[in-house]
Amino acid sequence: MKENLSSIAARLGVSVTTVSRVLSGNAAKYRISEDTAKKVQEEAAKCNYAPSILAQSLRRQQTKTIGLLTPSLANPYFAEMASVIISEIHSRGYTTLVIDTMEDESNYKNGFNQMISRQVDGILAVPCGKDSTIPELVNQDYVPVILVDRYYEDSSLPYVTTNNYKGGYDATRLLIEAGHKRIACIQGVRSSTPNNERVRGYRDALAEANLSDFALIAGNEFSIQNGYLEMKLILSRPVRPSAVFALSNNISLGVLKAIKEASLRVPEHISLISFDNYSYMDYMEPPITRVSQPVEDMALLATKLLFARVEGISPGASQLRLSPTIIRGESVARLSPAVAGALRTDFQMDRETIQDPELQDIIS
Amino acid sequence: MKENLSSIAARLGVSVTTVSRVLSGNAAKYRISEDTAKKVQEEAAKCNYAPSILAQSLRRQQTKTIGLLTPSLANPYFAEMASVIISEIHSRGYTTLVIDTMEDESNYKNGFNQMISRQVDGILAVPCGKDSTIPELVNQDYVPVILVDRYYEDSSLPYVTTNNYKGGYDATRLLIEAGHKRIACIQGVRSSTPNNERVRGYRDALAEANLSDFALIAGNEFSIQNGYLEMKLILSRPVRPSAVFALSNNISLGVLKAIKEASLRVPEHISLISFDNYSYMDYMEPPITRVSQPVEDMALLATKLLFARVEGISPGASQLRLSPTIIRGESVARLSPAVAGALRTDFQMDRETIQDPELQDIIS
DNA sequence: TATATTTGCGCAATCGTTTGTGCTATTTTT
DNA sequence: AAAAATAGCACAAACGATTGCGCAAATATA
Repeated sequence: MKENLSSIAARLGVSVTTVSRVLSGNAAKYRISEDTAKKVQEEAAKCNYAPSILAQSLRRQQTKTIGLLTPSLANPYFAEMASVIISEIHSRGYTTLVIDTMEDESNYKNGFNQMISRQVDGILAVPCGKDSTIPELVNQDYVPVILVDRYYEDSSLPYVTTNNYKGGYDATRLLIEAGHKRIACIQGVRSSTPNNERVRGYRDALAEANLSDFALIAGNEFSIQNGYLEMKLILSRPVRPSAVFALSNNISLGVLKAIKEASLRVPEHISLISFDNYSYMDYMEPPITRVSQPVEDMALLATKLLFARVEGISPGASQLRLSPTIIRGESVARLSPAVAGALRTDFQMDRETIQDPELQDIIS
Repeated sequence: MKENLSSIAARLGVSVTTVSRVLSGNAAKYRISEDTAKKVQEEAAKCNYAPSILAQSLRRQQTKTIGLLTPSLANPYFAEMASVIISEIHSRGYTTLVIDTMEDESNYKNGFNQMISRQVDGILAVPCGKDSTIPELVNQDYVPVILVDRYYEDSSLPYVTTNNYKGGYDATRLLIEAGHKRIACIQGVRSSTPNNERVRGYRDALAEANLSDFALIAGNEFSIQNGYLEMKLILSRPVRPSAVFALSNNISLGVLKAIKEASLRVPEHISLISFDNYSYMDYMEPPITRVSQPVEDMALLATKLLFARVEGISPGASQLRLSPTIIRGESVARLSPAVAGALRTDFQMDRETIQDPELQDIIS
């Protein structure tokens, strides 16, 4: 059924070596006669021969396979990223081994071992958790690793990410310039660098505008539920923020659900700006104003960096941040200065609202 | 750097065979003494040994790898499907090789060859195009193939799909029962079975209600653009339908865009029902009424069927259709009988509007 | 014609496992 | 104490490719 070099060789009365040399394009190099070469090629074509990549890989110590560790394909952000990465890898003649870590750190760590066992030639990974030892070990001792989207603070592993600080800062500025003074922020996983950078941008923008007294940072997951629950809590406060900065697409969905359940409307009663872009956001009511990450560019660049190392033209470690852009929807209300001023006085939100010990130092 | 059986064997002064037998759990079967076994295990653990799956695969003729051919990970419908499939495969100790065919038939066909070259143990595929020869050949001569979502009319290849006929029928019924009499349908790829089944359901529902005279079927792609352009055309007609049945999530987005650009509103001016479910649809204005396909169940079942064959407990070919459910949003207006009647008289859309020759016989 | 060179190809080792078979040393049986 | 049984392990072939080296025949050189 499955042809191999020796079946062809036997039929032609030549050696396996000869067949191999012809079919791998080394006929000239090894002085195989044109006659023989032609014979072999024709036979191979006729019987529809395809080499066993397994055997090739074992021999060449090179699998032509890249490993992709993604936190959740069900999230359109990562799905889009994966889509671009997979196509890009494919266009270079490699295939992709995908593991969905489901945002679980032990899945993530095991993922690396599995990739090593399968001897991928390189790994693209979106980290889960803050422990960089395994990826670093893999990168040093085995194959190149490039991080995408998230990265480790204290590590020299190369990564490609959005300039999340800028995203956080710009989004908050946009709200401030629209006259908002009580701006809440609902964040995602606190061990993730993008999250923390966004929060930092948020805080700096507030500080710059002397609005730090009203900083309110809640939440701990990039999920719909987290957005929903935290927004419920926020809405039950005596004094509400006039705007919310949701640090991911899913968080925004949860926020919207909570707002809707409270019979409030965006942006009339409360403004919303979200991180992450997704085509559906244009069709929502209202269309969501959002910080769009350059997903495609990130994916392309990460793949490029990886192949540079896989194929040996190794540049030093690169840690790249690409600028996000803001897509303006209609979810941010422009407050008249009068209203904004008025609102400000009755707002007494204070530091105690931040209960996470880990966050205290970020906020402090 | 990378440990292997012989490096361990050398260090311990035993044979590669012995190490292999211990580490693959066959110590007892081959009467390796407990002492030796323990020694080997400890050494393996200490040096962090992981077997080369490549070598194992070559020897065992089994790669513990499943191939997944998906048309577009950028589409949330397929992304969700892939997510479930990949997790399920992972939970069985296999990994997944993913190829995004980008809705291109030649990518799709090449995909099979690549999968064969890499000797996957089985293939899950969402077909592109109507030519079933390659998948059938692969299924017969190489490894089990299970189709998901789409399938081939004339083939006995096993598949798992939605009962698309029922989906098309139910959606149309819902519109009819809401009083609509001029119902347009914007379809996707005409070579795809789900599409044609949906259209058949639509037509049968219309026929049953004596509304076939108003059948209007347009479009040819499961894309936003197709939905947009076709809806533009429909809106430029002298007599507009009162409701549109969009045969996919992306088509609906295009339809909404066209409607918005015409300064019309859903459902006040025109009703919409869509195929495919996606969480964002609940947050749109209005929330979209839609036919939800049991994506997760389909993915689970397809994986289950595949493994039954991969692991030898081969049941005969199964061709399964799972029932869709309707999720009610607020995008369908209930027309009062008077209005519905009134509208009917001024509607003169006829058969000539259907220009695709291929479709003539479906429609006829 | 004898020697040197080139042409054309095959041998055999190798990548890292798995596994049927067989060999020796120990233990059990009679 | 001799024969039989068993325990404990190693040899070597195989999976399907790649590649350094070498050998014989054909051709070129002297």
